[in-house]
Amino acid sequence: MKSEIEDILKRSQLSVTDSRKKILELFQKTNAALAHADIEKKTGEHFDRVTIYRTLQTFLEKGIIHSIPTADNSVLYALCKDECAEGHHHDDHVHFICDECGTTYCLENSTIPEVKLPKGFIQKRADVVVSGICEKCN
Amino acid sequence: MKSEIEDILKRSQLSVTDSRKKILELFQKTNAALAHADIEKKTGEHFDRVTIYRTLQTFLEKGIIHSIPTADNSVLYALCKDECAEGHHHDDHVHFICDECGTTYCLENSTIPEVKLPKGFIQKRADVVVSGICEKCN
DNA sequence: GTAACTGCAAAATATTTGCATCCTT
DNA sequence: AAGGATGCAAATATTTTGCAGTTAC
Repeated sequence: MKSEIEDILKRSQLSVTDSRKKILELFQKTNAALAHADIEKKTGEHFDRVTIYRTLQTFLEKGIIHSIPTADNSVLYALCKDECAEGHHHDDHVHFICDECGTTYCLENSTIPEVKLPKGFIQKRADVVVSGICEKCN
Repeated sequence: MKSEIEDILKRSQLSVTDSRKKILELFQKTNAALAHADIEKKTGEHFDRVTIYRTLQTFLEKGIIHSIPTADNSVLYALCKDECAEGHHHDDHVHFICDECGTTYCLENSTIPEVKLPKGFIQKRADVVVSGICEKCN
């Protein structure tokens, strides 16, 4: 538990600090995508806005979290799985946003299907965001 | 040309004003997705920031444009095709962002493939954003 | 003429930066 | 002890709101 969180930080050569631990812990507990505001409210403790910005930025760079494109263009972040490495990023799972409760899930088991592109276009990455009703609200 | 733009506005019961015409014209000419800042710069004339915000908002509500989720969470808008109606929106095409030139395309002919979801999840809409190299930069 | 639209000013939010202090290693 | 991380203050940037003047119909 606690050691897993510290492992993630150490693996990324980051010092283990309170805010980083608590924010990572929140991501793990929630198991859903979070916005900056969510993190500010739900960590239990109060961390400075700026610290949260910087922590998220650092996590992004280290490939610990990834950002999720949303239809309403708000900024969401979610934990990456182990395959994610600094630099190139394997974010090949589907994101699901519930219209009812607003929760955003990473559906690790739904892989992104092939998309046929016009000729001349070369695909490097693909993001899929599905919206609808989640299992809880169903 | 000019009359087509006015038609779009009239069909949506909007008054035909200079800013609306010029912004629509820009979308038509560009044939790609635009950010707020692009519109501010490229309309030729100077329109107030606020006017642009409100115009985009209005166009969104009327289904004239749609917003595009991007990986870096910036806000992009693009013209909708005719099927788009106020309220429910048929945004079932693939978006493509070129890593080289940054242009965002709506690939009207690439339809969104089926995604298998875990049970309990019901799909209403899906957005697919592919990134890579576009035909021009290839 | 009336309702809708625009532009300006200003408020409210969101994000970034600089720096002194504190914490991790 | 040294380098990195945090928190505060403040600078920027972004988006929203109110209102008076203007324009479309």
